[in-house]
Amino acid sequence: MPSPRARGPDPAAEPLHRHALRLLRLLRQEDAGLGVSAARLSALSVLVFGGPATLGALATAEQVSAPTMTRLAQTLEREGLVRREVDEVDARSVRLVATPAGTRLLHRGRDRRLDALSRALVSLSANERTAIIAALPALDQLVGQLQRRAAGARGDSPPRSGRRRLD
Amino acid sequence: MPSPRARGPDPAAEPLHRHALRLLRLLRQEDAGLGVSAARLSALSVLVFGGPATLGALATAEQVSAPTMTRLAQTLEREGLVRREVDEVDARSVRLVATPAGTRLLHRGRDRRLDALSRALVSLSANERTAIIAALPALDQLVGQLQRRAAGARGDSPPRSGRRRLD
DNA sequence: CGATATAGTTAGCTTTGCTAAATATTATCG
DNA sequence: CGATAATATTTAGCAAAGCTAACTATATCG
Repeated sequence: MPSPRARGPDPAAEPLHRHALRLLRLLRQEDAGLGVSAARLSALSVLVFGGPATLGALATAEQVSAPTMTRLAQTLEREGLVRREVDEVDARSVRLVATPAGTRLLHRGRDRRLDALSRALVSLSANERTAIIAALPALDQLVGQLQRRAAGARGDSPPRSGRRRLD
Repeated sequence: MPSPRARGPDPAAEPLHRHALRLLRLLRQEDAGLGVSAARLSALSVLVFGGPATLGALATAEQVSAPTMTRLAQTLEREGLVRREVDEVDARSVRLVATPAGTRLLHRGRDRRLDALSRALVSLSANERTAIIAALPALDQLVGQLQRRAAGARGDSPPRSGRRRLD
């Protein structure tokens, strides 16, 4: 019999984690042949979907060190996917902006992923699709919670105003 | 007005993709300080949760080249997290098996992720939690669909019997 | 048996990751 | 205001992880 007061993790946590892992692992295959490495593609996606960002903010969002992001940005710039501007209020900061070519490339890749995901979605039963759609707002909330806890653990002060957070 | 017959991707695809990305990005932070790189940890997880596998199968599962997986396996072996056996029916094949130490390490890391996820889950409303739990079987189906399509596109023959597929 | 295919490794290169130290700019303190 | 500290990025240098091409060993096929 199960031991009383086992107090393990929430039973929904494990399947949710496992399904999310496998889902992204499979969708990642769609990025092949895009001509940009995973590291650069991921950084570019933050710029395209999150708007311009400084090198430091991008490094934090991507969970890499500052020198690593410096180099990724240099390569992206050389490839014409990103443009850099010096921040007007703080001349130490470098703002990165996705170029039209960068934005197009990223949308191409994203569309491939979403097409693959869509084809799988339409093969589900109506009930299954409904269940997934019904869970989307809850997933959003869940990610928001995790985000706040992670930011809190890092000692960030909550953004009172100013620019929108990246990730 | 929206153009008729736009026929873009399923509207659920984009939020699902976005939430899954952010969820795993945040949970990934929990792996810090585990003392094993992301590449080796991921390969090890396939062995721990999927059972023993050959180098080739592992390379396919992890979407890396054979030489890369050879080297990851050598490092994992040096660290005592994995053990190698020569396949009895095919002497070319190398079977990798997670050691008890490898299994313990991986469970430690996995537990950290699931604990973080659980803490976020319990902060949700009852309705939100219910919605997520109700979507889990559908997510499982969805991933299964993607899996089959990916395997089909690779030209794999469907497994009639024999050992269970890895990923 | 000989040719062909498969599984893994070796060699050698590029990219990505890190820390430590340097540079430039901004903020703070007396 | 000037010295000092803090912040943002870069440079240097190294290790790990990624690749392709070429090699070895074993299986399979005709």
